[in-house]
Amino acid sequence: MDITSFINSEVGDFEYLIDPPPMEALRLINLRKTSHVLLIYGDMVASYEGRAKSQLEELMPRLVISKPDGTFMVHESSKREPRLWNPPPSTLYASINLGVLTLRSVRVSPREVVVVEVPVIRFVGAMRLGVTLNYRVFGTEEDMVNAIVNNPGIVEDGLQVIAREYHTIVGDIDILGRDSKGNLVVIECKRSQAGPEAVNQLKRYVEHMSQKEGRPVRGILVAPSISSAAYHYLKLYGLEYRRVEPKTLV
Amino acid sequence: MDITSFINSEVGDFEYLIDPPPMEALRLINLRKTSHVLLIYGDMVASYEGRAKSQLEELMPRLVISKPDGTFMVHESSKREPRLWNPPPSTLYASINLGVLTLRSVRVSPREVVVVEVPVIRFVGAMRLGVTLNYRVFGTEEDMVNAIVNNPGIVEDGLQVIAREYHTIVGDIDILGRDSKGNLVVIECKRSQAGPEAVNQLKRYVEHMSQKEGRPVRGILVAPSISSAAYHYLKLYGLEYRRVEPKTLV
DNA sequence: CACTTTATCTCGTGA
DNA sequence: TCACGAGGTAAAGTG
Repeated sequence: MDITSFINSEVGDFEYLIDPPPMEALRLINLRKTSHVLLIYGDMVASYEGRAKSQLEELMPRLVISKPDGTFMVHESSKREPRLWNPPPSTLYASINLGVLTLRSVRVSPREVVVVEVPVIRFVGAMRLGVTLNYRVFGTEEDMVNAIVNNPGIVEDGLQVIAREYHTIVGDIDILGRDSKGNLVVIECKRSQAGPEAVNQLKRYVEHMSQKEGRPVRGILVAPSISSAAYHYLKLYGLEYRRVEPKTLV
Repeated sequence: MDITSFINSEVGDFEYLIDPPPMEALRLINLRKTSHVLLIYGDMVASYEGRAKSQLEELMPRLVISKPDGTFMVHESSKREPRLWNPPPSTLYASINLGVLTLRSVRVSPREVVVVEVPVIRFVGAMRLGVTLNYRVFGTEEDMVNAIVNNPGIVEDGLQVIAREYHTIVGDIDILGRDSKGNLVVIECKRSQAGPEAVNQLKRYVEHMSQKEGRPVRGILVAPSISSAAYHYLKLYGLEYRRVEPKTLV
């Protein structure tokens, strides 16, 4: 049987089916699932079981997106996040059960399974997409750390950087330095507003380092802003805050 | 001009265009952007500027998904995450510049803009999707807390629960209890493996409560597993770990 | 492989 | 509205 007989487009980068019978949908899905991004639109129910468990019991129009790397998502009408999903690498198994197109996405570790049943198939599309190489985001925390390492004066005059990503048992310190008076300084950077969690992180590093050194160690939280509760908490433990906008550094 | 003249399907839940001229794509997009999920497939370049900044300069096939709540995503061939996006609520503005379909997604606060130019439009689809109400995930941290409140023996014989979500200046304590010897006990639950951050969180609560009480307070970390470094750190501060699988509780 | 952290995190909740 | 923390977080980087 020639697949072109029922696929309403040229075989290649883009093929699609409108209101296809389940068998035709299945054929296109199995033909392209490892090379193309698949879109499946129709009325469906779905379930997930793995690290947690949930169900979409009500039959309604949803959109399935399957990528060749195993990404599998069930999208609804709102939210950036899919309602159900499996992250890559997962494997898609499509079949027809009692006349109903059934999609099973299986992730091995941890074991997670998403099952979608599509009694009404409105549209199936298979399209080849690209991947951007050497992708780069500007204004990350790493950019902040780099800027400070290159120019420690941003934080404080006379500051010398000893190490970055300094590993300890309690976690990794963004920047370890020494001030003009010879005190060890722990610096924690945040690219957006700092909260109690960030203060706690800094406190943990400072406690650890001062115990190790046997003498007081300064801690400086570097961020564009800080919540008032976090600021209170910071001051309570004798830590310091230095305001830095990540975007002014790039 | 009648839109049905160039839309290859009935007006309603699903409309689509194959290799449309930019003007026709624009018409469908503007007609349905506030009510339908839009899919736009073609060769495109894109850029993002807001909290950070990035660009997709290379022209290649990508997939745009726009939802009526303002969600806007640019997907590529791999990964669960979109390469570029704006979360809801954002607003989509479509136009034609020098014959090229241009999509601008604008978020107001914080100000963020995603711009996509689509010189080659292969497919535009507009589909109505549903939203699951009363959606529920089983096996969350909240479920663990509930199970322990209902049956404190899971953690320790003789444990009595005093409060849940006990509010303090340093954060909310999952469960506050008292052991059979009358000691105050702070319990922190994690639904997945506990790391240094979880230990630190517990330590913070215990320190706070013992200061407030004026006498020692026990701290128990409840999780399905704990990293070895975190376990060391936990023991160092006299805290305790109790293994509990979240799935055995539901 | 396990572990750790960042993220344009997103999302819900509660003050 | 803002702050805070959970998430089936995902994804990247390191030992």
